Amino acid sequence: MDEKQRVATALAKALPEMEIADIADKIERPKDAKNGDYAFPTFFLAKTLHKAPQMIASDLVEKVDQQGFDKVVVAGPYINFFLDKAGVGSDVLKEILNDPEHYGDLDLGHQANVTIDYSSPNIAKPMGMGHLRSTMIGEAVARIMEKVNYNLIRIDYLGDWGTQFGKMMAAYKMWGDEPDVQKGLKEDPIDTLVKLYVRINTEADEHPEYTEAGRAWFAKLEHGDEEAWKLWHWFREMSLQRFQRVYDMLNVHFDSFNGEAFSAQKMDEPIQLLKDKGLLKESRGAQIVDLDHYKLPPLLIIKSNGTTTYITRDLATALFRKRMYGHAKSLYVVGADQETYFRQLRMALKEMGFNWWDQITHISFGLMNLNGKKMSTRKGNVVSLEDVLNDSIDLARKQIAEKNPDLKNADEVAKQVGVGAVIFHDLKNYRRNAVNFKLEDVVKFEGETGPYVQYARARAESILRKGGIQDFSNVDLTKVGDSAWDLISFLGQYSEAIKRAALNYDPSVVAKYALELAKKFNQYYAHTRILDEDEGQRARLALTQAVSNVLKSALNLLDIQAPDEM
RNA sequence: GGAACGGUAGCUCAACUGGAUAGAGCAUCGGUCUUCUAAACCGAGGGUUGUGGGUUCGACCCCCACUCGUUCCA
Repeated sequence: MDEKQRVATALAKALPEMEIADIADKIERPKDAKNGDYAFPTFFLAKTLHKAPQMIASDLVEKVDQQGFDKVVVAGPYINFFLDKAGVGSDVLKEILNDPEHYGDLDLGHQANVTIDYSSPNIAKPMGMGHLRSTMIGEAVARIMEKVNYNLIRIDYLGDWGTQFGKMMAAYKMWGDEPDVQKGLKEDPIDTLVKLYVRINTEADEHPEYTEAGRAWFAKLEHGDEEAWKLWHWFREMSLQRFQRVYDMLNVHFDSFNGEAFSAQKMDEPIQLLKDKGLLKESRGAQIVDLDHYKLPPLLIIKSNGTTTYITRDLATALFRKRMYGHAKSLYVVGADQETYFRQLRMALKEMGFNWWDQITHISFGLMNLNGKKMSTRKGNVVSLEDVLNDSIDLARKQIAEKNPDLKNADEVAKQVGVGAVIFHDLKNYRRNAVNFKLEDVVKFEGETGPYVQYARARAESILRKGGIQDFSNVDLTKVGDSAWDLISFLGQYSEAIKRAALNYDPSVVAKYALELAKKFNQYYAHTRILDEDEGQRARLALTQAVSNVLKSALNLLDIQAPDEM
């Protein structure tokens, strides 16, 4: 950023009629390093100056202040700027080494509150691979937002309310005493409850009274019946314990688990508001909010049978969060199938007169398929998230046994690498792309993967252990040599990547940055002997330390651990 | 029927705001471990960016039409 300003300032002297900000706007970063570090295209001046861009470029370069650059040259219609490698390079390294934790920090948020709603599984069901997306995209976005100085409130909006729990209670009351059910509840309560739920649903075809019993139990729950509440509470606690196991593996922690049940108690307010504003319309016996003028389908608030829908709960949730947290942004990390719905929700809030409707952002992501089909608990084509994580950890353990058998904390590292591979695989692509689940892809450790990044850093750390210098404050950092420039220049672009990731709520920007940095380091490593005992050694070690720091920071933004050895 | 999102190498994906020869990984073929961890590095082949038009000095990117895929719409 600073460097770009420098280029713009240098150009400003040759272009007195242009605003410096407009000049900066035109400056770009060449893809090919041979075209310098920054470039200024002159096409847009051709019309006003009535000259060919090539001519403009060569005229302009004469007037550009070349002070502080390695060189400034004309390349056809472009002016290419080559930065002072030694000077800029040592500045970048110094900045990283001075405060590795905060390198790349930006202040976009000024500590404003941001709520982020993610993961949000349904209770009494196991977490499937499908939940990984919301959970990891949410966590990574939260970390990126913190990095640009927002204050994050992490909310796991549990699906803990609905008629299905009435059915589950009915099933439990009917069959809970059976010996194998008793046994199952001890060994794997969630799994057993799901089985009971499936059983009551299938048998309900022949026994309509089962459906009636489910409805009755849900009604009891709604009216605060003690036994129903106890059962509900028990389902919820067991589920949370089970979820926590996965969240611990993934290193994800929430500030609130207020879910649908919590919001279900607050539905009077939004309904009253909709009535007061005259937004409720009768249509086919139901109460709707008409959104035709937004080219959106109507929002169904009260069904023809008189019951409310999850929409009312979501409105109540939005009101509650605004009041409770005074957020500047309210983020929802939810699948792409809900896109229309979130548009409706935003417009409904707008209609209700809340000027903060546009603080709500749906961070949409492509759904995960299995063999081209939607994953669904009901249809039985789910892959257990915990199983995949454990598979990946086992594989990592085997690799370690093979490649680094003397590693001391092999178990811990296997966890970091195995889980890291799964997380990275989920985050490396643009979030809106749909993903087809393939275990062999998820647990791959070679090429563009999490372990690739971790490995690059582990190698760096290995060198640092051998190099034995901890304090680089007195090292002449200009001595790294020009061959390190590609790497250093890229280190300098970290905060640009973070900014783009934050503005687009897109962790894949950080993942790609980490991959690219790891790759550049691996290339450097393969061609330069860092520990050679010459005058540049200490500077090269400083560079190695800086790379390790930034890799660790980037991995941390993605919620991936960075082992020192692997 | 209406709407949203997508279509780039055999496969999975990049390409920042429209910019220089559309790039990676996997897979395939070939090379590199007595020297800082080969989970790595180097090289080769592989493309009418779904199709047709348009805007522009310049289009994977913007506009129009069509087409295929996914998803949403009591």
